Amino acid sequence: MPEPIISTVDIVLLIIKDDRLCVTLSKRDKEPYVNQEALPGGYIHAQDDRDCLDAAVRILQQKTGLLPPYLEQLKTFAGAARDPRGWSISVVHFALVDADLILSATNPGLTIWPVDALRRLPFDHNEIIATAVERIRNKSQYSSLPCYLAGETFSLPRLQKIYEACLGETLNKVSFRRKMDELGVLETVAGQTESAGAHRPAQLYRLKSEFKNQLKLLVRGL
Amino acid sequence: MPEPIISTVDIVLLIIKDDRLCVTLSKRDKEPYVNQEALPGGYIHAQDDRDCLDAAVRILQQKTGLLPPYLEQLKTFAGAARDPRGWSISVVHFALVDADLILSATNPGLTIWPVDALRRLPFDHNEIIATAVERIRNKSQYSSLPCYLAGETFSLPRLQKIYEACLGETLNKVSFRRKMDELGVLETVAGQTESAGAHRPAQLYRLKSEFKNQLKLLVRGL
DNA sequence: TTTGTTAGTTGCAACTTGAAACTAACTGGG
DNA sequence: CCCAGTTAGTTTCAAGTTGCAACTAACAAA
Repeated sequence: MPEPIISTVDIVLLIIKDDRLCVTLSKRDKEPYVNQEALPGGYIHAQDDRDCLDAAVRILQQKTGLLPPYLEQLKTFAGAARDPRGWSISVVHFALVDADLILSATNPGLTIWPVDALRRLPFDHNEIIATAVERIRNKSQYSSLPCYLAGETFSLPRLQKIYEACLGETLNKVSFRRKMDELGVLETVAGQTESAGAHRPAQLYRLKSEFKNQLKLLVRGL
Repeated sequence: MPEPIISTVDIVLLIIKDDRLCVTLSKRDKEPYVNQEALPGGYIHAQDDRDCLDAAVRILQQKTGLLPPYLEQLKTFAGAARDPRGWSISVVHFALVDADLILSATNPGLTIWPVDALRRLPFDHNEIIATAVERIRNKSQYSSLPCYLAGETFSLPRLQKIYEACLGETLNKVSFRRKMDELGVLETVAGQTESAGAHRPAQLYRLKSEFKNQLKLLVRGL
């Protein structure tokens, strides 16, 4: 028989800070775990559509003021052990955003932590973040996903650092550039370069507009 | 403010029949769409744990009598348009099983349809099945996933047909065998061969026991 | 024993990859 | 003004991977 259930949405908001993959946490304003830092989340409303993507956008807007350039459903977590109040269900999403957008926005109570040096968090949020990181790692191997962590324009050396932070390993410069060329999601920003010191400046790139909201995959397969 | 919600689980049960990827539907015993064929589904109970995997196992058992060798959460579908009764949420799973298990089980009211020639189904079930097929296709490119469609023992030519049905394209025989070797999830069944006519019989293989419940990935990456 | 059919292997040319060594473009100090 | 230091970007090439064609292997049936 059906039992009515309180359903929530949580969001793993990921950014790159100091060349490391980081998660953004917000201070809880309600019990349980009030004032502790946890994944931003909230209740699902009956008007939320698009498989809870609407709810995720609304909650992210509320808690961070951001409209992320990339948002994807991650997995639904449910069970009796995850919340001290009893059985619960949460449709978890992950969002990618340029770190500068967070730092420049007015974000009281938001904090940023490297995903590989996280302390014990409330609920099953450590497990959720681990799942999100696994997904990012996986997709970073063969898609343009990490581009959404890079902001409007960026150099290839910077993008390579971002890929490396996502994958947790260093990449070959030549191979990386070949693959990016093959993916075909980038275009040069005419005449623009990134000068940052006493050395050759780097060419700036941006995502082609047709890929602004769509991942490009590059699968080698069997 | 929280609103209590009726939550369900639906299951996309996939098999290979006549070298084609097929979905198993069951006749609905309740309104709406009573007596129409749709994905097997049911309500989530408060004792269901493991992120609704328990619910999926229970419902699959009820509707098909099967305990599938592979079961994975696919995606959560939610919104106002998917059910005539109003806003609803469903945590959808997909299961892979050897076709023989379905045909041999006593399964009143179960029917099997090729995923690429499906008529209009109730709710958003066409969209759900399309999402499942996309996921299978994706994972078949670089993992041992299709092995779960093959039963206990199988020949490499048969497994190749299964991969081809999942991917929707033919594969090179030598490359396929090299990749399977590289994946390392198979072992020969000593002395056993599959004879099926006037020709050389094929060596039989099975999944190594350590991979019975775990996908092996083979990613070439950037 | 020959023929047809499917299983499984070998050889090879074309392509992909990764490391090292190269050239390019800038700043700042002598 | 030029040289050293630093990072950007390209070239070269050897090693590895892939996909096709042609091969050999094992069976049944005629």
